[in-house]
Amino acid sequence: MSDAFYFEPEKILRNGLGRAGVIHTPHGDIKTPTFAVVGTRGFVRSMPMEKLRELNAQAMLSNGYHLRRQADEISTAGGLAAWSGWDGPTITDSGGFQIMSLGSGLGKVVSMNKKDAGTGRQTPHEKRLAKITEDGVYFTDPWDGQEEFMGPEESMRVQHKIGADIMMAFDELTSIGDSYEYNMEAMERTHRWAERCLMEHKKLGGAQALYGVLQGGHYEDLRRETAKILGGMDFDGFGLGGAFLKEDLGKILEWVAEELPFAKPRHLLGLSRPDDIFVGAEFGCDTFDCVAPTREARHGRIYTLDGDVNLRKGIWANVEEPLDEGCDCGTCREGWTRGKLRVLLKSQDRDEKERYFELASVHNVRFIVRLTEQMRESILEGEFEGFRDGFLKRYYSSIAWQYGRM
RNA sequence: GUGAGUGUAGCUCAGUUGGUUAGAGCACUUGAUUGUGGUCCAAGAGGUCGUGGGUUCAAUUCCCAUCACUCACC
Repeated sequence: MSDAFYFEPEKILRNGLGRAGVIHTPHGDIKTPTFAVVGTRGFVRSMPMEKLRELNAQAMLSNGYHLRRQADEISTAGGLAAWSGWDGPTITDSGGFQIMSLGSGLGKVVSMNKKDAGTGRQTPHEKRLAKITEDGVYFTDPWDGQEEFMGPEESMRVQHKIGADIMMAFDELTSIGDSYEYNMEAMERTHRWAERCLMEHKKLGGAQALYGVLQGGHYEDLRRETAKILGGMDFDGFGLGGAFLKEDLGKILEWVAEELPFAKPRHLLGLSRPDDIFVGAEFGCDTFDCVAPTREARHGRIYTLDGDVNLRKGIWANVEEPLDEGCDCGTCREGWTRGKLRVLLKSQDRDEKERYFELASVHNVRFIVRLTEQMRESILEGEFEGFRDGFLKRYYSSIAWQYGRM
């Protein structure tokens, strides 16, 4: 769409699909692969902006759904970068996913666990709070009960006002338990919505890039078809969406990588577990985002090279060991130990808990950002597979779950 | 010293007109968390109901004594 935005592959893996590169945006370069931090409402939960810069985050992903009512304010302020204080590259999600999540009765829509595939943890379509039509989605805001509508055009207008460097097309995601027929229906609707997003985007103009979002469930023909069709449209890049079973992720990403235009960037939506990111990078995903590093940090889970530790567990009381030996995050450099951080986690004092949230979030986000930095280096140096195998073996060996199996 | 009140889970307390395995919140333990409305969600463990007697088929509950604490008054 714009000369200000383009992807420059630097080094390609032996499989011809994975790569390291640079995404050039109006607000700076994104060296890939990388993890984009999630700042849904324009800031990362529990994390001051200076901490975010300090841990070397390269891009922030916000959400068109959550910011829809502030879009004018953001526009007036000069766009998301100026408004949020994060002056680097920014991404917005369309809001489609969030509306569908509400539509599931606030239940689980995205899961990588087979046992969630049944109807038990999913709200039947007819009972959902969001009603999907050809025009778009009618939904009820669960907080104030207001009835609203969002379709491709509405999402584009909101995202244009927010003004992130990269926008996502309005898509309809499906759940693991959805049938082949429903997946096809949703995918075809997503294609029609994609065309409308592109039209509205052209009408609105500007220097923002727009990614088309792929659905298709775990069905090879649907995934390849949507990759071909959306890949043939005038998008600047692609978002890879949907609910993935862990065991299917690699296959699905390989199928779409074989069909999509190589020289356009791809964002894997919503994943950040080390094994998932390695699989993503192997099959051509350039950017990632996920709420897990910060959410899990708040819930006590701390990432380490030897697997995660849960600071809620009593065994960490008074243990004066570093969170993760050799970690370069701000929290570890300040000398916080598992025992000392646990005291804040367990504290009933509001300020101490907030302090814990920040310290733990800094650590986990830095852990994932650093992992993608090292992944990039390994690709550039032609040592991706070795780095991957070594990292995953160490990370998962001390835990019951093994690489490739959950 | 006198009068009154309170003793039930680690903590704060419900409850029982006497009746199966005595509850809640918090804390604790374990699990969960993947395109975030923040202290979330799920499960679990934990009690000789202050102590000793009495009445009763049956007492945490009623009665007596006793201990501890609290308050008030001398």
